[in-house]
Amino acid sequence: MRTGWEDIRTEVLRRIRVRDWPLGAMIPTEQDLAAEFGCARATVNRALRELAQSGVLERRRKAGTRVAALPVRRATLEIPVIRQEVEALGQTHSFRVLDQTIGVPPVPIASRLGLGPGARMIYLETLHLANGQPFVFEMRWLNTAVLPQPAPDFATISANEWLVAHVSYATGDIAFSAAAATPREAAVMGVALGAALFVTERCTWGPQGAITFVRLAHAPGYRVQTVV
Amino acid sequence: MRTGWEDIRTEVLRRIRVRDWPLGAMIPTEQDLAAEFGCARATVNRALRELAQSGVLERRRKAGTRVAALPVRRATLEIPVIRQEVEALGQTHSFRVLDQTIGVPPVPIASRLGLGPGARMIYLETLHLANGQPFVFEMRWLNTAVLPQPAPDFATISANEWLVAHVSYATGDIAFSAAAATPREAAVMGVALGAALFVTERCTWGPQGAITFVRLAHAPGYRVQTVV
DNA sequence: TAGCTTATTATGTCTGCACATAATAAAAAC
DNA sequence: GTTTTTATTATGTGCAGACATAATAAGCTA
Repeated sequence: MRTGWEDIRTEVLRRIRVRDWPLGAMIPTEQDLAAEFGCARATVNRALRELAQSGVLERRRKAGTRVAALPVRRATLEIPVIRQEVEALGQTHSFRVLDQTIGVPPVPIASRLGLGPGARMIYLETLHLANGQPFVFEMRWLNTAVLPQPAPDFATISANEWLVAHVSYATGDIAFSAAAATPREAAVMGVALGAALFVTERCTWGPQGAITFVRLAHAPGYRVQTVV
Repeated sequence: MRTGWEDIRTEVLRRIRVRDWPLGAMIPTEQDLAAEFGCARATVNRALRELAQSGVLERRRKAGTRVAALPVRRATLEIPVIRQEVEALGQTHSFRVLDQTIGVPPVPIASRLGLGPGARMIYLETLHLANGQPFVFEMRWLNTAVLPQPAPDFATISANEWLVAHVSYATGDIAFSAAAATPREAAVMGVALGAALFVTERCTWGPQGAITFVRLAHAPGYRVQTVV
């Protein structure tokens, strides 16, 4: 049985856990470890690189490698398309477009997307249902300037999926928070005014600039969980 | 200027964005790409491996590499220690232990940690303050069976940090949700009853079993954001 | 002593080659 | 025609060597 990079990763992790190598301490160089494990430096490198990426180690050229002093945990979340999310629960997904207009977005949203204050965008309000029950209330601003033409009928295909299929692979950031249900949200989703809703906000940029801002207000009981 | 693996990753991503390589389509083999870019196969491999890890590509031996059909976005969050989080905002962190007892945890918590119904645990209630204002209300159950002895005075050092420094590097899962403030939370944090709070729940396991369950109720306005 | 320049060194990355592994396609056996 | 066996092939991982890069330490100068 050879020692692969995963074995080395495991062994390094073990030594850290057992405090063979305490928090904040330097660990041997790649060369030394390679000699100890009887493998190439590249193999050790692969193992240590992965550990650094997950926040367990801190590496700097010439300075060497040390065990992270205050290990910042890194968690990975999966953000699926809403339809998939509903269907994964064994329920049926449907949606209704409640509003579709063209107008100027609120300043905070425009500035977050890096757009001027006069930019005109499509505003879209969609209610997603799971087995007919309100699941997510979606408020979306779309940048007409960068959308592929022709734009579809959003009553037929969810903006969510159309974007994934036609704009695709853009960068973006996601933020999670909690908010009290506004009167509109309460009415649309059938919850009490002020109910605690889980809110997801996403900004998406493509090669040509900001594409969309979306705010999702999830029905009570919604949870986001890390992948194990 | 040489072509490094990051250049290749960028170029591959570009081709996917531009739909040179459509969603779900196969892309050339590592060998072909290496020939095209004029580099070693290992370099291409490094680039494609990273893209597969972030969910953009799907790879299978012999079958080849394809662009993910339903791009499940993967986002990475950083979960720092609370003190770090407060100090990163330029504020001063302090905390008060409100309760410390020994008892049997509620069944849902015990079962989530994989413990029997009779397990005795330390229960700890801590209020974290930022510049003297309530920041997080922490409810924590600690498994006495696996804690390193001696346990410290949790009024002096936050359980959060002591665990990181003394138990360290365990696996765990994290869940986010929104909840209405309970009477106790409302009183402790000085918010209205039923206010929308952002809730983080974490289970942590070590080599010898479940270590701790913690529920953090964050003050209104709290956001979790992905690292860009 | 302070400030600048010059080794030194650990990690970062690349190359070219090799073999392992898993999944598919083709061939053979029934 | 169906099942089993045997290539074939793309990715996964390994090795040894090389050079690049960045940060530190040592040495030198003013």
